[in-house]
Amino acid sequence: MKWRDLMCGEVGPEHVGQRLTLAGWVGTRRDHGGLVFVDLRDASGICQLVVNPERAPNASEVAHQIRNEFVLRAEGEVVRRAPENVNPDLPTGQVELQVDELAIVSRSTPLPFQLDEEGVDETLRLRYRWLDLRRPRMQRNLRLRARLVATIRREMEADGFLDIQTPILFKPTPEGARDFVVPSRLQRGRFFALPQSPQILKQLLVIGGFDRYYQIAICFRDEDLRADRVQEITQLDVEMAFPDQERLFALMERMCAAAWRDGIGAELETPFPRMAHEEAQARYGSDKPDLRFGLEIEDATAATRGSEFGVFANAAAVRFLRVPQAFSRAELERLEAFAKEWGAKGLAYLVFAEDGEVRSPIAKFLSEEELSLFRSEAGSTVLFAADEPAAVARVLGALRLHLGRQLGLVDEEAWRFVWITDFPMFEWDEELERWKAVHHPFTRPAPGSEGLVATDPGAATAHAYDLVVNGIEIGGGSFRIHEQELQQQVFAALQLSEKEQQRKFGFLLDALAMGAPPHGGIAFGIERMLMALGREPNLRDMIAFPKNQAGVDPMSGAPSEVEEELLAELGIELRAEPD
RNA sequence: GGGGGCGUAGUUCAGUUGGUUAGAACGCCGGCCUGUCACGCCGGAGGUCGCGGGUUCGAGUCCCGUCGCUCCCGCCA
Repeated sequence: MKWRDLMCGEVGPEHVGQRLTLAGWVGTRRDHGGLVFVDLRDASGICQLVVNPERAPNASEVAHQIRNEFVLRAEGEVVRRAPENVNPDLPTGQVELQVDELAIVSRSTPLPFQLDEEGVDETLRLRYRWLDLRRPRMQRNLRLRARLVATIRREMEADGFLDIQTPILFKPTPEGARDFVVPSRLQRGRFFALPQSPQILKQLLVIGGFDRYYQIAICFRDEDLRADRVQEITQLDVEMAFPDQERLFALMERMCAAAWRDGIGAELETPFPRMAHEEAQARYGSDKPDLRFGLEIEDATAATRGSEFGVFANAAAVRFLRVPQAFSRAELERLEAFAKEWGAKGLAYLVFAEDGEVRSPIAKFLSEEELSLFRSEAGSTVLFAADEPAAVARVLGALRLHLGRQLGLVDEEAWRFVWITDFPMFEWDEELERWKAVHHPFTRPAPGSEGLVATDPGAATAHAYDLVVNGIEIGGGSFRIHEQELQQQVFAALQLSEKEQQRKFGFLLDALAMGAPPHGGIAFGIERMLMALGREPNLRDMIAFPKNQAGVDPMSGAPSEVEEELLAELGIELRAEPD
């Protein structure tokens, strides 16, 4: 039996007079007692069925029984609608199918939620994901996803990159995020880890002579979740031998331009601008600045060295935001509470009221020189942060984003890409009291910074870069270390003993000693790209079957307990959790 | 690990100062309806107010605890 001749959304005036069979879901039914109208829906769209009891008494009998989300097969004649019955909101609204035969192919119980309802609880959507997936939004998102991956593959292949798969069961890498661990039955008491990224493996592929590698790789990180973070992500992983940064950036810009064109029909301007990490921190208080609006951070550290206001005079950094709004007392209190959540001790301010008056608890401490620096037009507020530079950046960066959104300064139509470059190699981990790699331990120091790794790690710059769009970090990469000795120096700076180096990364060090070419690459988060492309705030909506924030799949119930026999084979014994 | 928000019908929500029988819309069930497209009209069913404890003559409402979801901080080389 033929299920259908055409997709529902494809039926048009050119089919008038033809006999067609359509199949799909009942979107809505409008049962007039005599006439019954059905919006028949499939992946392509909607076509209206009309069942007339005079024309098709049997079909009419069936039509009265149908309910939402039943699957139907309808046979009939495509007819042009009378002018007054045309539905201009429906692409197929000029025609309809006059039904002669109607069959219920599959029934549906009443649904746990309506498909056209907004704001449905996410747990419910995830539990009945097969229904949620029928909604236009998820249809759009997953089609966008498929298109993005297709574009990426096409572009990478065109550039001569080779798709090579790397293992899902690999060695635990305790340097990074928490590993998902898989027990080995054959090697009792030992464990695999799911890869956090194919980082080392892709380096070994290039060392192995595949000088242009890419992969759409699934990566696992057992860390707490967020709206933009899940435990299993997909990334475009890229690595090349004898890398040239200009060449790599250009390739990735072309790939992004193609993805935005194919995905949403947007034309991107290339090349993308670049900004050093330090500048991004200073001007935007972030390493992933949202450039869709101004509201840049300004510096007053030098100007306030001798200030009578002690907080300014003694702070390592004094910076401020000039906000185009004269805030009320209550608003300022809310902003101060916000700033404190981000670690500010307080929030000094100068309000330049509409009437020209200056309202500020600190104005009386400020000299004429200071005031003239801060003076802004009537109807604005200057907000200050004074602290260590990193803390100032964090507070003002958060305030900037908050105010940018609140005051509607963000250009919602814009695509503002920016490469962030010149990251530091290391940052000091207060808790562990040692240096940590900002990017990862295989990142190459920038030319001129090689010597600092051993002598002054905090001053070393990395040959690393991120790609940011509209404040979303969609990609990041680096040039890698290809010399065994330099790699050992970096490990040493991270306080890995030679023994640990050998145990954890001995195979990489061996490889670096056997003709490793210079190499480097980049990785893009597919879901992050999709969030940006689809302007979706929640990464889970870009995934077909995501887990919730607790790491549980509400549909299947995973993760689940396993049979005790299986655990015994693996040599695993469950113990009650200690209090 | 910490902080904010939420939890009332299948769903989305309302519920006053603690007060008598907890409401609406959509969905569902039944009836009527031949040009609707969020069809319309009439009628009906449907509730452990997340769970446990407390205060009170009386708790959806106040207090304590707990669970779940969500957003954020920590964490995420």
